[in-house]
Amino acid sequence: MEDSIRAKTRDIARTAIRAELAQAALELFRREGFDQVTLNDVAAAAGVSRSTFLRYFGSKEEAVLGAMDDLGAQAAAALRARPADEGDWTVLRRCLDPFIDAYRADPSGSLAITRLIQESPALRNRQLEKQASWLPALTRALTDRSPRPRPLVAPVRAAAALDCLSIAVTHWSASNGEEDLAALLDQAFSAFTAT
Amino acid sequence: MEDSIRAKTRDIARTAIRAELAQAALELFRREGFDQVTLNDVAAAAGVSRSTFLRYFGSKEEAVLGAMDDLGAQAAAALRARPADEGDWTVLRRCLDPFIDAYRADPSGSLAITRLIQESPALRNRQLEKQASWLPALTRALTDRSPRPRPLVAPVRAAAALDCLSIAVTHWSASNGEEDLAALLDQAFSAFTAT
DNA sequence: ACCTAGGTTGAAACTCGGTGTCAGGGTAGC
DNA sequence: GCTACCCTGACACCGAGTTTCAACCTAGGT
Repeated sequence: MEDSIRAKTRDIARTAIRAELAQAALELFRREGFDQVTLNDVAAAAGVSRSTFLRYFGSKEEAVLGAMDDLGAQAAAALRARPADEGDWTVLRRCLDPFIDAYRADPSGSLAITRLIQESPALRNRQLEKQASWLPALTRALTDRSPRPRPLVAPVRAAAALDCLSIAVTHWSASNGEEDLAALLDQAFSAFTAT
Repeated sequence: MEDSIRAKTRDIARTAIRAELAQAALELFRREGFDQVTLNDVAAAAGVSRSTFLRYFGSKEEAVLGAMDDLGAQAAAALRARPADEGDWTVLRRCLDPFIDAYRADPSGSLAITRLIQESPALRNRQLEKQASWLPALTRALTDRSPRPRPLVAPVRAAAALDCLSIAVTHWSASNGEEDLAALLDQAFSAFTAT
């Protein structure tokens, strides 16, 4: 707070480097496969040492999934921003719009990353872990909307919403990105609202 | 099939050893914490070499989670055994009964294992992975019941059902096993059937 | 009783991901 | 120019998991 000028310029530089490293890592992963590439390989390709790479991304997987951290927080914020009279499913569906936007902003890049994730068990698992880590915040945000919440309902619905996202994305990727992700997500949510 | 006598006695011996190793591993994990125990430790405690331990369980986590593999298959089988006129949510709820039974068969042991899993990130993630691996079979079984299934609905509902299980178990463990797991699971499912 | 084949075991070497430490170097503020 | 800070790379280290190999046991056939 006090020394904000220096701190901020540092942060800007850091995120720029992060993006550059992630870019180099992604290219290598897509070319040779995530599991085939070692930390040494990716560090060398990015022009830094293994230590430095691991300082920017705590793990190999984080170079691929790091961009999603922000989206989880965005979703929770979006959830809290919804009008108070909306039903849970509507709120949950809408709070996933940041994801839709992110995929729409770069469809081919998103498709490549999605494929990468689906093809590597390690990445798939980290993805699961990451989504699970979003649940507490979503659950809290959802609970705070309800005057007298029933205990297990909010966490279950939040988890189910994220399942919809995963499954919609999976099908979207299976269609080579040709189907509309928002429509798929709506279809997925219809599992709860229709018979 | 043809040389079944030898093969079967071998299998019986193997599963017996597996159970013994798992028992020893569990005790050690509970005493010292999963992450603190190395493969060498657990192998020594079980009286075998590290190689042998890893031959019985492909990973450290599998010594804790191995018993659940069976339950996933049981759930899919139970799902297929339900009458054709039951609704999806009823079918899914009922196909989780094998889990309830397993927890009821040994509440204190189940509680200890559940705590172990919740306290170790590595175990939590493997658990997520395992549950995700059950989804295809459940989805197929559910799809096969429907004459004209809508594409994304079955996988979403199957995933949501497993979420109910996880969340119910979490709350059950938070109550020190005092609340009734079946009732908690019903409550969780009510997130889909009630408003 | 010998011998052979299958299967199990433990030892050891190896790869790789991830952590921690440390010394050197660049840079901004004094 | 000096100092304090931070970034970097080198290195050592640990633990998980894979692979290879030699020793061994055991059952079956001769």
